[in-house]
Amino acid sequence: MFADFEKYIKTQTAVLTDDEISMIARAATVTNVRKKQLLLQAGDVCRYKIFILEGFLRTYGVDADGEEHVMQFSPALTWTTEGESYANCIPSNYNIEAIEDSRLMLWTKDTFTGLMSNIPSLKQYSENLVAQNLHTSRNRLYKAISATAEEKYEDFVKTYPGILLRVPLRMVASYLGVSLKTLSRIRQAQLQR
Amino acid sequence: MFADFEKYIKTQTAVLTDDEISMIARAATVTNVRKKQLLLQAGDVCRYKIFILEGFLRTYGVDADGEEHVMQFSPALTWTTEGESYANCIPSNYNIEAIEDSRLMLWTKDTFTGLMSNIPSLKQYSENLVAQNLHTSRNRLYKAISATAEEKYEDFVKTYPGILLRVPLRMVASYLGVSLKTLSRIRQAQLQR
DNA sequence: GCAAAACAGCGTCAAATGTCCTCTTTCAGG
DNA sequence: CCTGAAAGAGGACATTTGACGCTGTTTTGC
Repeated sequence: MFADFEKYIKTQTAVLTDDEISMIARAATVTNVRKKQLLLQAGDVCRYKIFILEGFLRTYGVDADGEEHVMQFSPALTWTTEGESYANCIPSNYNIEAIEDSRLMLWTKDTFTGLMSNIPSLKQYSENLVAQNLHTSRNRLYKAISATAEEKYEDFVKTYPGILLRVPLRMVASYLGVSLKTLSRIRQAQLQR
Repeated sequence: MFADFEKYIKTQTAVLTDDEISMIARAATVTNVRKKQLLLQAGDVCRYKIFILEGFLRTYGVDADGEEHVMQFSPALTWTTEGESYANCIPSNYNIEAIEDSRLMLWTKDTFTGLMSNIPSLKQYSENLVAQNLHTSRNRLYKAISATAEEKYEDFVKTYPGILLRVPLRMVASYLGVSLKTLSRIRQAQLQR
């Protein structure tokens, strides 16, 4: 049932034993969600750490004009949560939504904290994930303030070649911080070459 | 000598005892740097965690056109480092420069790691800093992809009221990801009101 | 199946932003 | 006291981007 999870975790870290990974997996709740279903609604407190077994999620905010802005795409075999809300038990600014039918593993904060205190290696792995998230976020921020729309698009295509084919272009535009019009102009221009 | 450091840390965390804080402080090297002096040059490995006792630093990248892009301002009584380079001992993409004469505390990675293994509370505090950095970075990223230039400027003024008076506007523009011209238009328009 | 919604390309126009330039002021170094 | 560099305002012009409306196609829900 958790074979994918266990296999994936082993590729990510050498510090966890098979038994530990199995214990972590057994503590999770598995749920299936349908496309368009919300896993976290802005204003609510994020109660879970999520691991995606199958499917595809997105994290996005909605501004005062009702515009959506995609913060993150979360494909299968990745972790996600809304860290600020989860860590501090405060209302989230972001929504998490399934953009494909998905199968997820969920851990409540209590459960996950308990696991970490019993399994020091999990704590270490978890810290590594936070640190990596920070580096990813900073590098994306750097692109956001320094690159042209076209450079951001090319960077996206290079970094996440698979995503482009699975999500609507308007979400890609939103992720890049440009209008759909701009994105389609860029794509048009690249076709001409 | 470290009175400011010790006092500040006590306001930040309750988990460290006076003795522990003092031990951390004594493990640091204090250096004075002059305005415009580089603490880290892109391409080098970042060897230190830095705490700023007095002065002001900035972290910035330089793109292929030679343009500078400010990732971060670091005023007195804050921590800074280039986390990706520091953690993985890889060449840094960013420079860290003093923009005022500054007095700094430095810890090498060996020293700091040693402190953390002797003082579990320091590890905890340090993890909190990483997590907070991540939230700050994500929130800034959200602004970068969702807000207009004027909203970003107003947000900056509200969030860091002190910085505006101490750094050249071109660095603020660079931090916001807009040209100096755009920033000066925004400021001009606001004066008219 | 069928109607409605979502998606994405395109044209037009207006607004936002950038580049290049000049001019003035300030300030640090000799 | 002089001088050159840095800072920043602002004009002129070009480019980029966005908003809006329209269209045809695909997908979705019933």
